[in-house]
Amino acid sequence: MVYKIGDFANIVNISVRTLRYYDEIGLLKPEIIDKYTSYRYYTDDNVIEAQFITLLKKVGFTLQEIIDYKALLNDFDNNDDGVNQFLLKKQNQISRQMELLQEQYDKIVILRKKFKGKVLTLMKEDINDK
Amino acid sequence: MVYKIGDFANIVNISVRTLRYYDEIGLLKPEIIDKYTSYRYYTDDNVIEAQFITLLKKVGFTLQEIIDYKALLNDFDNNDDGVNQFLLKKQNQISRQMELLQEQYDKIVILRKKFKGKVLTLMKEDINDK
DNA sequence: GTAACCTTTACGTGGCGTGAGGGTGC
DNA sequence: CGCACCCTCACGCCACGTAAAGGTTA
Repeated sequence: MVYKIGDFANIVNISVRTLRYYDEIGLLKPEIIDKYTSYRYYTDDNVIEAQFITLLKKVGFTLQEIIDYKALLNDFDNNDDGVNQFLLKKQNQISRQMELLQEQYDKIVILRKKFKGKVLTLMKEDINDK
Repeated sequence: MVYKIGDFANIVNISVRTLRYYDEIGLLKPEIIDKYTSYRYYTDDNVIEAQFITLLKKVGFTLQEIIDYKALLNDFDNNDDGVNQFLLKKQNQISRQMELLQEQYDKIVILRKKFKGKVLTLMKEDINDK
């Protein structure tokens, strides 16, 4: 089966605009492009690709990282170490982000506690806390 | 004391480019602007303002939210409820972000566990997990 | 005069959304 | 023929970084 971009968009639950963007950056290219009309036609293999991309996005990868990831898979033909390191690196990045968010959360809780109706006083106190 | 933008940048630890941007969007306007040369001159009051902005940024507010926050302070002249709700709303947003990050973390840990050298098999399994 | 500042203008980042203006499939 | 679809620009968002080309200060 081949699908026009609108149908494909519904199947993989990715907007048409996003699919065109993925084509543009080389992340997900339709298997067939009509030379004369420039219409994009997607296949069932493209469906698998799209769903894998969606999975990696949910895990927190950027589009560029997904492109790199795919290159990694092709270059070494199932290079276990490489792939594992790739995932581990992202895991560590997420850990760091969680720490930062926790810091923000703690700070805002403190701010709310200190806040007892003295906004201006509060401002000056907290500024010096750095 | 008045400071030229470069000196002010060092004092408040905000880049010159960022200060010009803050001026542009109306977040932090230098108290004096030379009509002929367009040079920006900052005061000690601006230092306090800048440090308060830095504080709110660390807590996770966007620049637009900080602008809104300042308007809130002016409009109601220390409106306790408004300010508290503002902080609480951001606190809830951060909670939600933490949940999302935790989900990402869990997913990537599972991915790494499942990964035992069968990349392609793994791909197909996980796609169906949604 | 010259070094070290300052100015505006404008393009780049990521991941698309949202039109505008026009061709294509059925 | 009509209507829903498709196409390529191209600007907008956010929070600035990074030049470019030129004026100002000490």
